Amino acid sequence: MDIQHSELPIRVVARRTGLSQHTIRAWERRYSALTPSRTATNRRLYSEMDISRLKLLKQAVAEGHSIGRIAVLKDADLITLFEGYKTQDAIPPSRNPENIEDIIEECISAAMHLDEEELLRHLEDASVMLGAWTTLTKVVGPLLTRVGDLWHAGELRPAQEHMASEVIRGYLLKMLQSARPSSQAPCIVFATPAGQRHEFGSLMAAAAASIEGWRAVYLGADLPAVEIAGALRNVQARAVALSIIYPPDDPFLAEELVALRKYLGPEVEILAGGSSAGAYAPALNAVYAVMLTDIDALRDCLKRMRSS
Amino acid sequence: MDIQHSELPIRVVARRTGLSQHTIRAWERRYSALTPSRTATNRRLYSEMDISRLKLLKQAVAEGHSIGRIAVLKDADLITLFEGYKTQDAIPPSRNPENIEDIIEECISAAMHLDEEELLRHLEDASVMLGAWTTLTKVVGPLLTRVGDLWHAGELRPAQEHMASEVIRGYLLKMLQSARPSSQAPCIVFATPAGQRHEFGSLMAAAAASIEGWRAVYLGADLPAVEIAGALRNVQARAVALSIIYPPDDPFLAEELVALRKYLGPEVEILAGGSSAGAYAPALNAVYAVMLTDIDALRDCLKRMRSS
DNA sequence: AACGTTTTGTCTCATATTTGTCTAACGTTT
DNA sequence: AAACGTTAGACAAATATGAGACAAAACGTT
Repeated sequence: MDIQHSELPIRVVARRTGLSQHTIRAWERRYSALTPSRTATNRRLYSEMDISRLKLLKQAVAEGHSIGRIAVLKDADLITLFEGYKTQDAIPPSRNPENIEDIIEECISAAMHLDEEELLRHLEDASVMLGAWTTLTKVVGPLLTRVGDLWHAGELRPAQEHMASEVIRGYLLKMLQSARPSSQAPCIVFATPAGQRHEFGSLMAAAAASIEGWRAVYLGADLPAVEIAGALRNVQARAVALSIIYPPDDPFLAEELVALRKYLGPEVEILAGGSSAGAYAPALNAVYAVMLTDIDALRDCLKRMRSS
Repeated sequence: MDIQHSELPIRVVARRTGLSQHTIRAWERRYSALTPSRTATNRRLYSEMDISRLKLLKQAVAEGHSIGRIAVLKDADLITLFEGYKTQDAIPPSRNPENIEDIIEECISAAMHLDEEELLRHLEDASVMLGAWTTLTKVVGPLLTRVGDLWHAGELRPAQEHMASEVIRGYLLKMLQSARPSSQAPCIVFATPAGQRHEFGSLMAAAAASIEGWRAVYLGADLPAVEIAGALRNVQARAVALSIIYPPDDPFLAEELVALRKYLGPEVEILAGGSSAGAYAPALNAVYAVMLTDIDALRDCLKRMRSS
């Protein structure tokens, strides 16, 4: 097994460990926490083992150990800090998919094998290689679509679809929760109106907004207008984004929209996206909602709102 | 056993014991209650034993003993202080129950304010202070119950309940996904049978298993028996844990269980937990399922299976 | 009851260490 | 040229330390 292949630059390591490059270098410089190999031109190259060591160190620090004391410990000793379980883990095999299509196929393949770990790793690798935004729009979105298609076609078993959904949901929630909006970041609420149950569009949009530096409050699915409006007041949000997936002919949705606008007043922007949003264009126009065709439109809209 | 490694700074000790740093230092200075080791730069380093001694002292003080008198006692003598009082209850009170109540209330308050960040912070603080297992069983579980109660009582708006659920779900998924099971860790599948929709019990159980060092495959809710069985074969799991929350009189569930046992063969353990599991006791017995009353029972069961 | 004394948790202050982050100047890669 | 990585050094925030002070409570004596 060639471990050589999986030697990674510091940028990747920072993404995958959640530590800053500064911190990683400081730990090396000050405590000799690890000694990555170097290229001929003196750049650091980290192995998978280095990465898992850094993750261990990070976890130990999170539990209150001081980095200066534990940096000298061997991996095995670090593991014993966490009460003994979790023995050495094998180096995950890492293939390197060339393009985005391949990444998605790798993810599908991981889902087929019910391998949560591998699926998650592909997603994280993607966000290293492509950045958060591209991963979200070009990988996670298409992946969800593809999973749905395969499921409907019967090529993906329900168990596989469920498991993939949960991993992706976890990935998106982590994205959302690890965002650190600055205190004066504008706030936007994401919700799905009453009667609407498909949450992923909304969750992806929320992740997108948090990438864009907004404070995104994600409320999930199936909420009546009163509730959404109450939440907006509560967090003093400047906008609300609704996800409208199906059905295209919900008679109550128009009423809900009117109610929402009434509760919110004219100041707050209502954004609407999702595959069925188009079907409600008249109702949306009636409440001065902005229709978003895709997630890039959301980004533009957020940028515009922010600069105004 | 090199416990010397797991020596913690005073900040952590203060959080875990609930004593202030001032107090801890005063007890050392005035009564030599304990003598933590020091770093080369004179900072205190406390061992786990020191921490439990401090907890004992705190408990003794809470029961009316004066610190100046008991500080000189050895740990063993401290324990005997409580034996006259309540033989059974001697240890549990040291786990500062009022503290945990407070944490939960803080979480509820964060949910009320729709402050995702704060809620997550409290959960993460808790897992530092209490460890993963205690956080799961004593904080997350009760918190979910409490959120449900408040919601039913109308004291928590649906939006607040939704948001809290999503944050907790993210926390649990992260717990699940950041676990690093060793390659030879046994595997267990978590699922909720067809017709059952409440997922949190199952998700918590999965998190618990991953804390215990198992490879936990979480499939989510509402899966038919064929699917669950297929997944088990796919990942070569040794056991499956089903969450049965409601309703207590689903006529199809018994059939599902029989089908599941048929698909799985006799080798695989079927575990069943959840508030309504008791209602299906006959059906569960018929398929040789193990009934788990709570999450501690799950832990015991996992340990037993692992050692066999 | 009134009083001094002791006990005990808390607080402040000056000082020192630890640690994450940042900058500047320079080299490498694309 | 722009993006990325490197070292060295600087900086600030968080964290600890010891000494001392203070006040409330507990206790003992009158």
